[in-house]
Amino acid sequence: MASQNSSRALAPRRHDEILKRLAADGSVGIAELAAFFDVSRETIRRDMKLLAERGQLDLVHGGARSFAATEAALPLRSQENAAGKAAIGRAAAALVEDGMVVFLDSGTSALEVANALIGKQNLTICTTSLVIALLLCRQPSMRVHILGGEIDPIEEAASGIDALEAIGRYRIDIAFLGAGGLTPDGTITDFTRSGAEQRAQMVTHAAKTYFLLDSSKFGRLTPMRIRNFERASGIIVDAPPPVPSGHGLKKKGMKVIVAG
Amino acid sequence: MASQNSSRALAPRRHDEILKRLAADGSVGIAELAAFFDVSRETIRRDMKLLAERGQLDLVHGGARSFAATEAALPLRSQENAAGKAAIGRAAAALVEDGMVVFLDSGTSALEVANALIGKQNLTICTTSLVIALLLCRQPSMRVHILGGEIDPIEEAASGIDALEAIGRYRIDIAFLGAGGLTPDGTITDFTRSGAEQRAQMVTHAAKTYFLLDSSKFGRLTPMRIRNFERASGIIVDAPPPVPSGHGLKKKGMKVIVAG
DNA sequence: CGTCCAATGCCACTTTTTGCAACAAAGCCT
DNA sequence: AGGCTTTGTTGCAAAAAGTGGCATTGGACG
Repeated sequence: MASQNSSRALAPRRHDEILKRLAADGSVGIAELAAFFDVSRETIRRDMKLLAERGQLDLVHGGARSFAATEAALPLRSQENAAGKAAIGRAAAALVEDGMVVFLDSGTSALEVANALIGKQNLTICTTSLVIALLLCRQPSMRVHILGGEIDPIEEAASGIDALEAIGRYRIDIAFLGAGGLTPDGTITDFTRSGAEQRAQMVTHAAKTYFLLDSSKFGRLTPMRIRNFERASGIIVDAPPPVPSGHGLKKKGMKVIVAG
Repeated sequence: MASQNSSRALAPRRHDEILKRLAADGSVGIAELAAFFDVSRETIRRDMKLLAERGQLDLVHGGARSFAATEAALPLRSQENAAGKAAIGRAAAALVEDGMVVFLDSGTSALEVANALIGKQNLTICTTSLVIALLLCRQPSMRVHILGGEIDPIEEAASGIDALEAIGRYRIDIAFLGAGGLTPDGTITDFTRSGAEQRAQMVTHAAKTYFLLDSSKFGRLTPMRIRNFERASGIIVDAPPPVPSGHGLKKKGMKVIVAG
């Protein structure tokens, strides 16, 4: 990391590091930084005061907190079954190792996965979702790619021919896809033709694919069957699916991961 | 590593090393360099002063820092010269008619244009900026396309080969581009090679192109010249540019629109 | 060979930055 | 509430860095 050797670090270097940590973690402690740079706490405090006057951070007792973090809580949309989706997010993130190329679909479940991925090292993220791209591109040590195309205002994500075609250009280690519903006989379905096609394409292109299905999707009937869904590695759910659905999935060789 | 042996290093050799370190670490200390070259601190200071006058580095107490690194993160930039940028946004929006296909670059000025476009009917928006896409896709009667590619975390926008290539697929009526600076002789420049290339591509593809330059950009020297910039229709500014710059632009047939 | 000149170092002096110490305020535990 | 620890503030002195003047040096060049 940044070196402070024998000579003291330049003030701007400290400022950069402070802002960097702030961007990464949302907050930093004074003692922590003073030790890192081997300077007194007053010095760090003075740095922070200066940055605060420039409006670059928010001073709090014992350190500073990122302005952006407090203001940027906006993209969180009303969520049904928020706890379940968060659990799914954590379970999904557990499958991701440092250095992987990860595809994240649009939708609230995928957003939870994105949240849970924060802190992993050296990931390459590929997504159609504007919100996910915005969230993760602010993380250091993550490279984010967005698939181009027309934005679907409901999903706030790229869709259409361009996105479909762009998928082919990537080599994905692991993909996490949303879906519209899970039928009683264990078929994964989608709301729209283009969504189903996009996800089908992804299943065939990624080394591993998991569908994210929170319990509100169980038994829901949506019109489009997702082609090739049975070639996915498995589904991640927040509660055991109804027996017939689960049975159908297992018969096709798919793993059912129940997040707790 | 570079040798300084018994004989003193030549001035140009020192300059190269200073710039090299700057490029590598973002900043260098005077004491550090003086020891390395076995010269007095004054000498290094004189070197740096010279390089600073050439616009190759930014002097700070105790050393120097790289200019490129000074480009502030997006949330901070949005605050500087906010009024000027808002005026530019309104002036730009006035050039847009219902039904047009509009390209919006990344950057805070373009974001202001996006804001000012709200309310127009039946626009098709094409952008690289995540924030702009998110903002406008929530507007009814706007269709938004995002160019795919790797996200530049500073701009929070797509860049790179994919974005460059995607530009060619659209037919744009009017494009609004940001830029890094406007030199005294009326050349429009950019911070990065890829940014300059992307904008050059856009200038040749759009029916009309306008550069957005708030007054903080006047006289600023950034490294890359934007190819073909003189084929743009004009620039939109929040204050009259310095006489020599303005003269240079008009000689090239570009309109200078001063927003008030 | 002598002179000139740019580059460098040295020095005295100013300005900025930093650390220290003492005290006030805020938080925390019982 | 009371006592203890951590954090914030402030004034001051020391250290580090910046500045400008001047002397020295080592070539370059006539």
